[in-house]
Amino acid sequence: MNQGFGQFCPIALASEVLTQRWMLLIVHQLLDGSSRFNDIRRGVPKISATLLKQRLETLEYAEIIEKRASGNSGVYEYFLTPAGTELESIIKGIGSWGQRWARDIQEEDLDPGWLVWSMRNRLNVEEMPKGRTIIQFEFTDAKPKERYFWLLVNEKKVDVCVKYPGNSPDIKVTSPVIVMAEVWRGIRPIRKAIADGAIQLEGKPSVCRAFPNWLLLSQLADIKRMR
Amino acid sequence: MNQGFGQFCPIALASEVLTQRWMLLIVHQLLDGSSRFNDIRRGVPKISATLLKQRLETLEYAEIIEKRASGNSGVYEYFLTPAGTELESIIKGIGSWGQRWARDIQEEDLDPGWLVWSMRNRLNVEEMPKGRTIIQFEFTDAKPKERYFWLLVNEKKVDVCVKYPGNSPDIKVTSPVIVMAEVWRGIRPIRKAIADGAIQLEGKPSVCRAFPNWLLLSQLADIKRMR
DNA sequence: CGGTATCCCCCGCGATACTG
DNA sequence: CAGTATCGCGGGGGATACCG
Repeated sequence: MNQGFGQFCPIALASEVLTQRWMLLIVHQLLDGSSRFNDIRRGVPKISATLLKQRLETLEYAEIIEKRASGNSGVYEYFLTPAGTELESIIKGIGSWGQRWARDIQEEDLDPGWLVWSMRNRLNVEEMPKGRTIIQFEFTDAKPKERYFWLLVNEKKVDVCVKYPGNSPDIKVTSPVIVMAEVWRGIRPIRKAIADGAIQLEGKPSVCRAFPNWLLLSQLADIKRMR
Repeated sequence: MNQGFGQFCPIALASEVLTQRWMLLIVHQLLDGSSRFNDIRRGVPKISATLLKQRLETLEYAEIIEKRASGNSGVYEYFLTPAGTELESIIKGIGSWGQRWARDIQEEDLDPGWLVWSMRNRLNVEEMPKGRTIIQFEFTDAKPKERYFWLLVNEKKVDVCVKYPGNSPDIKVTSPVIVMAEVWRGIRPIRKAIADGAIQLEGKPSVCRAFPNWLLLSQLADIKRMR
């Protein structure tokens, strides 16, 4: 059932693969630089491992990605083929369209883990202090297990922690998820949210002043929302 | 289940609507100028009426299309909103990608009715004789009910007939479906197919000579296939 | 022409547990 | 880390018949 639209229109043939559930999000992760199974998964946290594997196989069969052994320890990586790379403009187009016209964010979309993982790739490490910096996020309205996250920046490399990393943060950022989500999407200016008290910062004044410059926000944040 | 990917990434939000089964094909028909229910359906023949109505409602709710009464006799038309119009570049992109990289055509994709309906919109009426012209297609390997089609061109307007229109055709075009499909997609040059005998023409020599210029082929026919 | 109304099957997908 | 294995359900959607 899922396969085939009974016509040979190129849009239909492409849709067979591309419009399968989760497919665009997976390709997006690959375009964004993820290549390992669990990295892809962290960018698409609500997919099950089983289904992700299935989708990757479908993409491989469609020659959109290639699986390669990385080292010899059973570690694999997935890379886009030329056909896959050519999906970039389409995915970007859909992202832009979504930013402009898609429905508003609802409660059930607010996954704080995904938010923090997205920030990981868009941290302005050049502007950050040399040596190690720890940013703590506290989402006041999240479930206990999704309440705290830490971004560890070290030598321009960024890691996400879901457990207290053992060293006290340089800055603590506290807000409801929706506020950081809207900031991330470019709908809400971060400095205003801080001034409002919607986002609370705790740390050395110099660090708190610098913090808004550390977040580069979503790549789509500059695109004007139309609805 | 079908709704929601549990994240507020604009790609995910857009996907909720756009990657539903049939959705891109429906929007494509609207972009192509269809506005009435049964016209859309002829461009997406394998969808059921029930499902098409559901999809149109979803598109309306997402503010991608608008339904308007046409006249007052229970005739309705569907039009793209600005949000819908902005999908054009995405759909075109997917079409181009499909032409370049999607899988090859299989038996089950070969719907002759869809092929003829597609030709209707891409007939070079400027190059055709004044007055009425009737083109008959015979697909030698099609089921009895899908064996014959006629394109009636009159004063630069084109109609599709599935029954003998009562007047003898100016030209009869006979071939297997796959041959016309490949010609339509730009994979196979029409003049070569005629010279080979894969397509057989019957009619006045002057009409047979002119015929290859009448078909404009798919809009994507010029895009180079890569696999 | 432009839909409704049902009926029902099947399989996509989520959930959970387990493994080399 | 990168998957497998299994199970069960929900509902998407195909088929068919009917309607104003």
